Amino acid sequence: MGMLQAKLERTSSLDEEDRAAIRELPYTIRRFGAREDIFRSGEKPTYCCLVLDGWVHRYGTLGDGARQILLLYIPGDLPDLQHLFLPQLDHTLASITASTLAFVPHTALFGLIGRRPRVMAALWRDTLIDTSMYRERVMCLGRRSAIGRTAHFACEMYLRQEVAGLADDLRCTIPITQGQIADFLGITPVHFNRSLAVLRSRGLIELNGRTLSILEPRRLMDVAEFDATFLHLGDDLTSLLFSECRLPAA
Amino acid sequence: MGMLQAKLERTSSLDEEDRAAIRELPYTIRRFGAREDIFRSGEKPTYCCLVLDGWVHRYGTLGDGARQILLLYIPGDLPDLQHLFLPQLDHTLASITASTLAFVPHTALFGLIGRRPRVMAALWRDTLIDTSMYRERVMCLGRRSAIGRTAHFACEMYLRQEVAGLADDLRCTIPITQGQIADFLGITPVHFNRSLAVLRSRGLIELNGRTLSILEPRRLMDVAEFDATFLHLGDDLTSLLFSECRLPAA
DNA sequence: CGGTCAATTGATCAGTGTCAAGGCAGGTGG
DNA sequence: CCACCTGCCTTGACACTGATCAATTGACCG
Repeated sequence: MGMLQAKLERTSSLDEEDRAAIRELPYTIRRFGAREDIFRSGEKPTYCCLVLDGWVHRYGTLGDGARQILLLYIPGDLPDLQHLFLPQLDHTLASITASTLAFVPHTALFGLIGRRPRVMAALWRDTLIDTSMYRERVMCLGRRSAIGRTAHFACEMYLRQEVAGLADDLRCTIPITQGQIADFLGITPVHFNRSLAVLRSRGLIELNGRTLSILEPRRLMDVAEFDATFLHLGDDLTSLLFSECRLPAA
Repeated sequence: MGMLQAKLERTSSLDEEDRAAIRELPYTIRRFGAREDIFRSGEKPTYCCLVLDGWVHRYGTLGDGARQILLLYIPGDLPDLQHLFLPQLDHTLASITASTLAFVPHTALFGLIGRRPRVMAALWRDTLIDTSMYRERVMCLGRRSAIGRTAHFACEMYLRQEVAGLADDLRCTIPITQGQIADFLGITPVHFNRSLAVLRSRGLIELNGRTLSILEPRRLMDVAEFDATFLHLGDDLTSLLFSECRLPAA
């Protein structure tokens, strides 16, 4: 559970006892293949999971079969923490790539929440950052063009992975297909591919196989109208990691 | 604060001491005209507000001036409860119609959360229902057509108001302009008007002035692919109030 | 009685979806 | 080691949803 501690400390502050209590949480490890359901819509799980490895997603489907990926989760994320207090899943949680997850019983988390107010705040806060990410999805889907969404996706997934220590140097892994990305962005695979081609031809990004390279971060962020505050990383991180540090001046 | 107690008891259970503690919360009443900002993006409020009267919304804007309403709040809702643990607003909270709000200091809520675990759970749960509503927004904006969004809007706003005791008999008030609804649905006002015309011509709904009438609930819900579980009202309410009770059999 | 804002309708245009075909890469079996 | 297969990516042609621009009507209000 060191990963959980690290995750929470990225956005909240804990003391030594909090850390110890988190590290002592009981858990079970389970591995999933690609595209396996973890919890299905309507279930009432009694465990929360932590992504240790792989990408996980929550998705919904409409009658005509249209799929919408609601949120993508990368290692360190807690995809179903909310079901501590919202028992019934309203959508399905599934792996995208082969994944490893740690399952922590709700009972243990309730105990922790009762005993350690700071941990309660950190966990609550984590669920609220999730909410904030949904708000950003709404902005994307409601008002951004396909090209804007594509650029925003590149910024977001790179930054999230960099913060999690999984990426560096404006390069990262996007271990999912273009069709899945399109399901996330609310467009068709064909159109995603074309939007990508535009950004590529403008020299902003490159996506080869499963690796994404950001070639022109400043201009990419402009196209995306990317503002990282929705990740609530704290003022320091946000500006340092991405916008200021290694970017050519605007 | 009786309204807060009632709101929380719609989705969570409380005991008598919980209720008393909620009713004793300190608060200040403030009135707003139409379209006044309550908290602006970037602010760090020290009060949470409860909508007593009027409609309130949270919205974002992109560079080209495109507005997206993220969520609409009706009397009884807690639009900024999340800022207890997510200090910085990432969007603006504003009234739509003239509104009356009660402001409760964060300090009082922290005290309540520390002393009354059941109230903590109820409040946390309320923020999670917000999240669930955002997920439904994502499904709407990502995969529903303009007509589907329009139908979904009618179902959602009627049901929420009925549950809050503000509507009945398949008729309710929608006290906002078509332009504002369009900003919520991620389409243009002209196109919303046309979608509305389609639903009207099919005899599903009527929108005259500020009153919405649902003429064919069953068929409207089909068009909307409306599933109320995202409101997490508890099994009883959801099915009773809207789908079963007074609807002609499918 | 005019003025302003919202609702409505028409005409045209742009962005995105759909259908279809071809190419490329990685995996599997002979 | 090669041949095939299967997904995925890419590109083209065309259709359609929703956006834009513009004008008219209607309601409320000073």
